Amino acid sequence: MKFAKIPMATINRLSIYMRTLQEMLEEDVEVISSERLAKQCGVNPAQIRKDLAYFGEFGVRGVGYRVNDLVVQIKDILGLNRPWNLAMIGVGNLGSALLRHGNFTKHGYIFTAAFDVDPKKVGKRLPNGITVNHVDELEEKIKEKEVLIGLITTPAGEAQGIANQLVLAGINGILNFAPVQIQVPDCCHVENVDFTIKLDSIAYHLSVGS
Amino acid sequence: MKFAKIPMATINRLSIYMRTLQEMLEEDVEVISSERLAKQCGVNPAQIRKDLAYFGEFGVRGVGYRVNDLVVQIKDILGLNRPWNLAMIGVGNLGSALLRHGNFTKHGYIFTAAFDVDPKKVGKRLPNGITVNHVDELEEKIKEKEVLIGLITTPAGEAQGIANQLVLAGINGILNFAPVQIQVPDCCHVENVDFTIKLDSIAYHLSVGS
DNA sequence: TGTTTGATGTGAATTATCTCACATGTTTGT
DNA sequence: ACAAACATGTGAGATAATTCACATCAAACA
Ligand SMILES: NC(=O)c1ccc[n+]([C@@H]2O[C@H](COP(=O)([O-])OP(=O)(O)OC[C@H]3O[C@@H](n4cnc5c(N)ncnc54)[C@H](O)[C@@H]3O)[C@@H](O)[C@H]2O)c1
Ligand SMILES: NC(=O)c1ccc[n+]([C@@H]2O[C@H](COP(=O)([O-])OP(=O)(O)OC[C@H]3O[C@@H](n4cnc5c(N)ncnc54)[C@H](O)[C@@H]3O)[C@@H](O)[C@H]2O)c1
Repeated sequence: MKFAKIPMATINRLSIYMRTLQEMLEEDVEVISSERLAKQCGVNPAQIRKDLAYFGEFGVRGVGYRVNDLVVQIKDILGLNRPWNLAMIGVGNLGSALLRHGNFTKHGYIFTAAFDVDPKKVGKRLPNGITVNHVDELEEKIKEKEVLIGLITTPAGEAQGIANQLVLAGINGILNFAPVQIQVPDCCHVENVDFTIKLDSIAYHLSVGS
Repeated sequence: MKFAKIPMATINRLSIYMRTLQEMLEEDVEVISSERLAKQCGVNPAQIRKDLAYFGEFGVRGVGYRVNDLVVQIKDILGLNRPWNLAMIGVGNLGSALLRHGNFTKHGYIFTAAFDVDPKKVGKRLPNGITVNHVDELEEKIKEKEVLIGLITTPAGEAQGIANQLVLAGINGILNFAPVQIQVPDCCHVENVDFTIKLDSIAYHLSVGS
């Protein structure tokens, strides 16, 4: 291990490794080789070893990796050894589905605030116990609840404005579901989820026939 | 332009360019330079020119690109000059939200079939007019309705099984929302949508503080 | 204790992707 | 008709990411 710039792709793969390892834990697998893990994750074994080598030596030569240890290590690397408070902005179709979804909590992501502008939604109590606030209260509530990551599920036209407000409120991690490229200062990290791009990619592959 | 292998990243960016160009069209922008488009999309101008150059010469030197033409060209490249029939497998929380979402149709993706195993859901008529079928009828209905792409929104444990059935039914494009790596033959192209990975990536960036 | 087996960790080679820099062609203005 | 301004298209160079190949160490076993 040496100090080097970590490829973005490595970080994403670490998530996948962790997910797969957690499944294995439930099946009482104690030790795993990079080869087996690689097959399961659909990557090259050397890739896994190299990804991990950016951060340390976690395996035992001739043996493999202890599944449990590796999960702990990867969580440490990714910063998942602590809870992360989330805020949802836009409690519509998609926002509600996400709020209802239990998987986030399981991974340490906790919805602690939700915002909308629709009077029919503001004040409503959600299944997970939180109450929908008006967007006007965004900054106040986000600071009060120590939210660190904002999820944007408003219509596309509103997304940039919401992003601006989030940044002002001190947020520097945004997961954006609206199909627009939002612009933020460097201090803020944005990830986009855009299903249509993925569909376009499938359409392309089917069209060129490979 | 010459014949070369197209980077996957190029295909994904073409989607983004197209989306941005379509917005511009609505604001009556007729011509755009790679520089302006690049800024809007958050990429390097040369990148855009190179991406397009894989497929032809679409611009006018000294002028830029005609927005309308470029949209048409990119659609041609991606295979979006025709409708694509989709099937949704798993009409739960997320599946319903997607089915209700109008944006897909706007881009030429049409839900023509939906499947579930829950007796409470099978037979139900959805807002978009289609009726939920039992998964037992998967192959039959998919062939009948000429579905080309399958969206998996079942619980993770079911995803691989569903993928197998889809492949048997002749599908070779899958958009998988379940948080597992599904294995398919080479003829089938899979794209994964996993929000948790994106959250992990944000958590990492916030943790290392950059 | 020595040998064989097995799987990690990593430098080097390869492959993929991005960016630069400028020649090329277009338009505008004089 | 010519020059100046502009923006594309692209070869070459730089950078990044992946894969190979093997030295290295741990365990098992004779
Ligand atoms: N639903 C999907 O399956 C899906 C799929 C892909 C992308 N998206 C994107 O996700 C976003 C939301 O989609 P949806 O289907 O949930 O739409 P929706 O209309 O059901 O929900 C949007 C919600 O945002 C609220 N809102 C509007 N302006 C707001 C503001 N300024 N501040 C706070 N809240 C505001 C609305 O009141 C509404 O409740 C859209 O950008 C859409 O393109 C959705
Ligand atoms: N809801 C979210 O916001 C969200 C976010 C990220 C990922 N996901 C993933 O998406 C998937 C679905 O999530 P959800 O919240 O909609 O779950 P859900 O339980 O609400 O819906 C799952 C649906 O699949 C159906 N189903 C189960 N087995 C099936 C089978 N063999 N064939 C067909 N249908 C079957 C169930 O009857 C149910 O209707 C899960 O894998 C989940 O991890 C969901």
